[in-house]
Amino acid sequence: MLDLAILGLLEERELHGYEIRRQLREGLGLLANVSYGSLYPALSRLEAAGAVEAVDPDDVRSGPAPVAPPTGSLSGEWAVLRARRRTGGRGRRSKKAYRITDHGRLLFSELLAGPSAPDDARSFGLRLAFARHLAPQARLALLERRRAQLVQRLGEVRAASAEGTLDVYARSVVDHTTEGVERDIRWLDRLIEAEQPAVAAAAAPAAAAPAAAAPAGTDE
Amino acid sequence: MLDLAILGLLEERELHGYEIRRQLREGLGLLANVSYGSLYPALSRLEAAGAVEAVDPDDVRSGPAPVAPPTGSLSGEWAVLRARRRTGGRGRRSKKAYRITDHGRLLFSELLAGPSAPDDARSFGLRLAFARHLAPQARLALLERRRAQLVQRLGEVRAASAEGTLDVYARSVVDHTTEGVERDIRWLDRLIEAEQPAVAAAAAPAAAAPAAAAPAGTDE
DNA sequence: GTCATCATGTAAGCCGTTACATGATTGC
DNA sequence: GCAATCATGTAACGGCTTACATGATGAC
Repeated sequence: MLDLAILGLLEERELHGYEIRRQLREGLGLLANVSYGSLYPALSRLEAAGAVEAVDPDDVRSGPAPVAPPTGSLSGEWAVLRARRRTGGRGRRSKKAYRITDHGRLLFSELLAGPSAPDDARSFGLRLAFARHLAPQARLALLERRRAQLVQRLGEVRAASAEGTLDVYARSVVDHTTEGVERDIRWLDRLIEAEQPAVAAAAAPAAAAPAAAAPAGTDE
Repeated sequence: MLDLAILGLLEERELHGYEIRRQLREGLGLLANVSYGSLYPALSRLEAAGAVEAVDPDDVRSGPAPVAPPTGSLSGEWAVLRARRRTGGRGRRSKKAYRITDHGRLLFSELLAGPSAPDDARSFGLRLAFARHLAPQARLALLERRRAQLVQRLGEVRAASAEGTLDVYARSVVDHTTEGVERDIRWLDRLIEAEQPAVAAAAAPAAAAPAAAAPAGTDE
């Protein structure tokens, strides 16, 4: 889930770890409080997997990959890093910005479209926040999958509510939860409805489009 | 959190692991999907800590603790268990019911009153569901602590919303989240208001109580 | 020169999961 | 007897947290 968030943010622009955390806590409220203890290892993992690459934060927008060839040895990499810092006299920060790679973009779209934990609202919220990177049908599928989950959950929580042996407090919790789920479903219904034009446009690309829908093309 | 849920359920009545899971998934919708892989170890831990004790599920309501003295050896315990199963001819199930102990009740109230993860809605929901076991002031404190958290979160998410650089989908997520938090705060306000009589009654026990409040006494 | 902040990282641990293994009870 | 369900457990692992350690930069 963190990987998804990181890649999503890096789709926008290059960032270093510290800023990624800022974006996460301030940009969208979701996934606030990600700790460095999970963020930096995640970045390392993604870099090792070739999904992101470190770029020099000072001359951003240089060539595709001016990095030194990997030595394979950890201490070697360390030395390279320290050397790079020292080179250039001054101006070098300790910052280490990351840029997403083509492979990273592929990974991102897989994560975005892939199955989410059935339980987690955050996971869905995150995907939806990046939904502009999805094709219209995939977006619709995401929304409807979530809706189905919520409907099922509503059934369960309603059954619980019917049990009857709850005191005031437990009842209040159950009722509030139920209403929350219903509210979420209504929200999804609105979103699903709003998707219809885009899906229709994608289905009939040659037909005369009434221009009511935003272009929402193939998205990259 | 699991410990809290288990102890809370065992405050009601003796249960074995399998049924605890049922209660969790059906009773209150919260904490559904707890897996056995965490449930049984949790029960073992609680038993080792003396918070719960195993009772014979067939003759429930026997003496306080008719268990055999512990041998200290694991395989020994195993043998005892198997022997117990075999004894009595038939009727012995493989079930292993648990009963909460005095120490367990103490632990429960500590967990219930203690600090919760600042983030987690589930943690709060669980506590509130068991709030009848709290003294009126503690209950109020729980509600107001949660309210303060939500107010803070609302501020953060509002700030995020004001940023402005969000596309339709991210915006929808942020707005929906914001409304959800506002809704939660209103809910808490209602609950807090509903607590006033009980707190007043607890504060002035000798005064003429107008009987509008439920007894909600010192609760054990 | 020192303090706050920015910035990166490691280590240990918590809390839960999935997958697996096993056995008892009940209905047919 | 055999299958479905009830019931208990173990092993391996995943993801994230807290706490700690370190260093660079900029303001005063």
